[in-house]
Amino acid sequence: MELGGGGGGGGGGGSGGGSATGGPDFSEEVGALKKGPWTSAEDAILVAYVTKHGEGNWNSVQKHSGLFRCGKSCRLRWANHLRPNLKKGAFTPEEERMIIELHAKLGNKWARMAAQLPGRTDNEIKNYWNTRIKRRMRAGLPVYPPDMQNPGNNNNGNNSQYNLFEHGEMSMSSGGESECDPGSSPSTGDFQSLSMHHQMKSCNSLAGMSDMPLSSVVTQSLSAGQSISSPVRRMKRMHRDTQCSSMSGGSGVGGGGSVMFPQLSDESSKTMPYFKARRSCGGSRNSMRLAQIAGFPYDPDPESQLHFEGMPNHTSGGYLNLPTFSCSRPNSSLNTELPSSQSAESADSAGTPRSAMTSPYTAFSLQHNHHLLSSEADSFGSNSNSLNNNNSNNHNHNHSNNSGFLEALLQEAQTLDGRGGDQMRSNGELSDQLLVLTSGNAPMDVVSLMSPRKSSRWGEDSDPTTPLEGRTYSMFSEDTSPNCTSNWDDTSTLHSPHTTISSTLQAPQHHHSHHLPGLKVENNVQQEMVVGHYADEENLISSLLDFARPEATPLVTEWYNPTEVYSFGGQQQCHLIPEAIEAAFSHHDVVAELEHLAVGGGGHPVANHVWELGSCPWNNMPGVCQLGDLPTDCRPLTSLADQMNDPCAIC
DNA sequence: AAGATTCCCAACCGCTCATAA
DNA sequence: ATTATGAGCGGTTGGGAATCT
Repeated sequence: MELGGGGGGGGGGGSGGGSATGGPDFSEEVGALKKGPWTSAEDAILVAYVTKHGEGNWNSVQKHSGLFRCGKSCRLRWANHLRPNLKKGAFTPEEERMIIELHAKLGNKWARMAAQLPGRTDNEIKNYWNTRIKRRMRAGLPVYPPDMQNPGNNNNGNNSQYNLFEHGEMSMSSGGESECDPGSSPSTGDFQSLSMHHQMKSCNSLAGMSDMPLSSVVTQSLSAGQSISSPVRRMKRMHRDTQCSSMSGGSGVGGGGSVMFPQLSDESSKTMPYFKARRSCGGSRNSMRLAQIAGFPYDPDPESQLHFEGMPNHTSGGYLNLPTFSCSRPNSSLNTELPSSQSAESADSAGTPRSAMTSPYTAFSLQHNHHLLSSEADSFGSNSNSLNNNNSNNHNHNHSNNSGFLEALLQEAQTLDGRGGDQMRSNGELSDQLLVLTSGNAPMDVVSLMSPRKSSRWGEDSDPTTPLEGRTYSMFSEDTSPNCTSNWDDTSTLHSPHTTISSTLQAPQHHHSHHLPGLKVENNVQQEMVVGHYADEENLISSLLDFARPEATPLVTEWYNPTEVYSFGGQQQCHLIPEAIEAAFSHHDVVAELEHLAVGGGGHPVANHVWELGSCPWNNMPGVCQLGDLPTDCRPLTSLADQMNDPCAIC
């Protein structure tokens, strides 16, 4: 709340682009424009110039005033510091309140918000908001105060809660109604806090990002084309801000201002500093809800939804694909091997972009699907098999350096897959959990976790010069859209394999197709969370092991319980959503579950668990999952839509 | 007291949009 | 219709000050 007023900052402040303060500035020597903090002399010149000529035509300022500043810089300086009637100092409580309200209404429209706050600048408001968010998230508090989160306060459908979600902020309103279960669902605020808690905790074991909350991770994407910008600095910042911050990640040089996650159709929150999500492909409002619940903005772009037109019922089933913790090691060679139809840019016939599967990283998965219709399960299974058969090419390409540990995991997965898969199928259910471990080879840039990239489409912004070309390291994605994936690269001093761990919880939902007649796929949300990078195989393994550390994250044991319902579009079952999400957010839970299954699954309802063994993308897979080796029950990783259309989608 | 961490904010970057040429 | 330019926006970065350990 307190806008720092006193706090540090102030003063000279940094300079963006880097060249400014500190070292010698050769800009003037070479005729370039000066950067960095403005001096009082420069201010005086600018003020004099603007006083005389008025605002506007900023480029001429540099030409005629003698300032070695670009017009942009002049305008910014004037607007933020020199223009009259600027209000300085901390925001008043009224202003704070107004900012919150405006943000609930407008999202990150700082300029528009500033227009409502005389004397305040967009930059000021933006900084205030980001600071506030960071602080509140860290404290586990909802972003919006409770009295603003009551949907009842706003019956126009644009209530704070809604906007909160829609803005992709992590905060969930406390006490707000759940869309799916207005009566019984726990307060989203509770969930938020809980989720935040777990997010933070769940990051504890991540190498190099010890305290990075999911909120940070989630936001980040790594665009293939991003360039590396001051890794050291980023590392520093990462260490500095990992705790919770960095909802905005460094875009780095190439990315600048990247908005990788979508633009909400709503005016609000085109870009979210914390939870940005790529355009969702998903389905109905419930998808959005889920995304929102999970802290992502949702773009009800009809186009996206159309992707599912004509999809078989089973593809939809109203799955809820909850966070996917993907452990990936990008394999630079893989991408080129994908058939064109499976290229990063492509989507399947249903328009479902490939996330985990097209991404070369998917390795194996543990799926957790409850309440899947038998027909769905059948289709799913058969499809999986076909996919298996078609998957070998890519698969074979990727199992050269697998570690024994991974191999063991995979073998175990196969074993479990064989057991649980049949059972599950017979039960008319599919996998309960999906843990996707993907692997590839990419340089590592833990710091860039903080850097969302403006890659609106799968494969977009690919930079052939980067090792990450065409790859998406999914952190979160809605549905299976590649658009929904997040990337992060490795620009740290280490050039190492990049590893993420993903798990997808798929939960059925009630069909809510009334929003889109003919829409077969609804409520399909898949989110992936990048958990970490690992410099090498050993680190990967140790990281995996870290997940099991008791101190890492409290274990949520019931999140996969088939007796509990994760139905998000339906009536009463959705009360478990927060738990499910929370659990899904917890890597530890997933790992614990893995371990549990590995040792026989005693004590847990593992009957519906199906271990997914994916071979295609995993760069370092042993022969476990080679062509013909895949168990018949081997399931595709991502959405059914993907699985149906991507011959290589299986793993 | 010193180092580490966090807070804060000025300034930059890249992008988009509007308008003019 | 296309291109160039200006203006503005939102996200990101960097560094000093404050705070913590």
